[in-house]
Amino acid sequence: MGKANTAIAASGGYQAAEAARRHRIAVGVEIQNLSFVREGYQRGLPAVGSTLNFTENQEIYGEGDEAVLFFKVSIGVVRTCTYLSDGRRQIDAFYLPGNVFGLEVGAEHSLSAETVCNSTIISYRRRDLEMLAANNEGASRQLFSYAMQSLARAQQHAVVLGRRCAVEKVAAFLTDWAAYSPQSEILTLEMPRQDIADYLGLTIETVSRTFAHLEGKALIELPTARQIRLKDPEGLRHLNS
Amino acid sequence: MGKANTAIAASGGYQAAEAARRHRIAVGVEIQNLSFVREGYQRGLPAVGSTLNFTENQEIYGEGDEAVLFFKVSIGVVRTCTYLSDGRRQIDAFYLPGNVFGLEVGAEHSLSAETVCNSTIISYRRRDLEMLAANNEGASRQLFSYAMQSLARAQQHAVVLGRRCAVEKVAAFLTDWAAYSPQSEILTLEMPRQDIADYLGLTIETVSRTFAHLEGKALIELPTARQIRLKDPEGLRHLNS
DNA sequence: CGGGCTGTTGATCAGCCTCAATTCGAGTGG
DNA sequence: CCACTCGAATTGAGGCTGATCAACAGCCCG
Repeated sequence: MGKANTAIAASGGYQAAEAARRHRIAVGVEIQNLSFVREGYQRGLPAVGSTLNFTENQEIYGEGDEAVLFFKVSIGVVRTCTYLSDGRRQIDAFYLPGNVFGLEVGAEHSLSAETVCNSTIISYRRRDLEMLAANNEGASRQLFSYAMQSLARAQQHAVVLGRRCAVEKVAAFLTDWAAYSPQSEILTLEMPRQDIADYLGLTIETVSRTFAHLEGKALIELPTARQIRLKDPEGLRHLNS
Repeated sequence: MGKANTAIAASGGYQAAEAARRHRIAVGVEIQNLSFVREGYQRGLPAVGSTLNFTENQEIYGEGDEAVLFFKVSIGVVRTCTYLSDGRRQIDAFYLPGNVFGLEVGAEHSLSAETVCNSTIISYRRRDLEMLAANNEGASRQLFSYAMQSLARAQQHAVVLGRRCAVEKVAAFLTDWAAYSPQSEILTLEMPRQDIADYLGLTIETVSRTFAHLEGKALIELPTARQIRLKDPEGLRHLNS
């Protein structure tokens, strides 16, 4: 994909072009931590482990960019997504601190990655990881485990996209997001409505109306647009069959 | 999931209970061949490599079944899917001869697997593969590669489910399916409309109407319900942005 | 020739989208 | 400190796509 391919993975200038072709967000989230990333880093293996700072809506890499590096979120939130030629966007996942993204098998990144908010990202050299895995049984097992867990998450996402109605989609999103929130007290949504919509295959208006509807049913409360109090988490979970 | 858990993975009785809770089909397809499965098998490593015969709509394993074995399609077509409690179904993928399915990281199968038509399946012991991978760098790399390619496919599927309209969904399905068909001359759909619908997040009626619509536009031709002649493959591909 | 299943076609309905206007909130400058 | 501005979010009205309900046609098999 065009536009901001001068980003990280390609050049050394870690200033991504303004991303934001269109916006929408939601919660998929990578659950995994790759402990060998920490290990390798501490041992100084991937000398690259450099830290990058981004403001919101910056492209980290684009679809089709050479996949030389992969990344770990240190602070902030990152989304990976696909754009159709007419601008429609599907968000694949959100990545929280500790989550790894951008790992590929082929030569290129298959999705784009962008920051949702101000974020600090650590980059690693893919080749270093491959070398580590080649000599380390534990590392290659973790690598496989990481991929399979991502796969499981993608499959669950497909069910939500294909077979659930708007209320169920939003409920699933909130339930997922809550699982990664520090306090189950009040959820802080780091992303705008557009991201939630693009994650769930809806429009911002439908997301907004659904929030209102859930509030009407006393399942949630919206102190502000970005803060959600789950008054009845069990009731929400119940909406997922 | 309940019902037919006496299937393969659990007992030795390779008679799956009638599956068919509801039906629908479509084309996702695993692209990968795991060559170490062949290798291992030829070397006699997984002594299990036993061959199983199924008629159509039989459950191979159910969601939640213990994942002791994994499988490879020898003849026929297999689908993996998720059922919601109210009967809604999302088909995750179709597996063709040579494709491997049912490989897990956790203790249980995360999806159900069922035959689409009469099929011959080869079973392998997961532990054997894990041992092979532990001592064989090439095998563990292939394992990772397999998982990542499945992941890429799942991500593409999510875009179709979340951001494409009915015509585009059906066109995407036909294009995918055509890629795995021997002749690009005439496609033979091995699955009923219900499976296509559940793969694409549509209803059978919409699938049927969309086929009719594409035929009206002279993009395809339907000699029979299960045979499709792609009159304009390029036109179909063009529908995918 | 008569079931039973699969697929097609028609009519109607509803959920979600689209377009549009308004409100809300945060940041800026007077 | 308050008016102003701009983007995000909400809310409303109406339309369209795809779902639902229903009837019918085609086929396979007995």
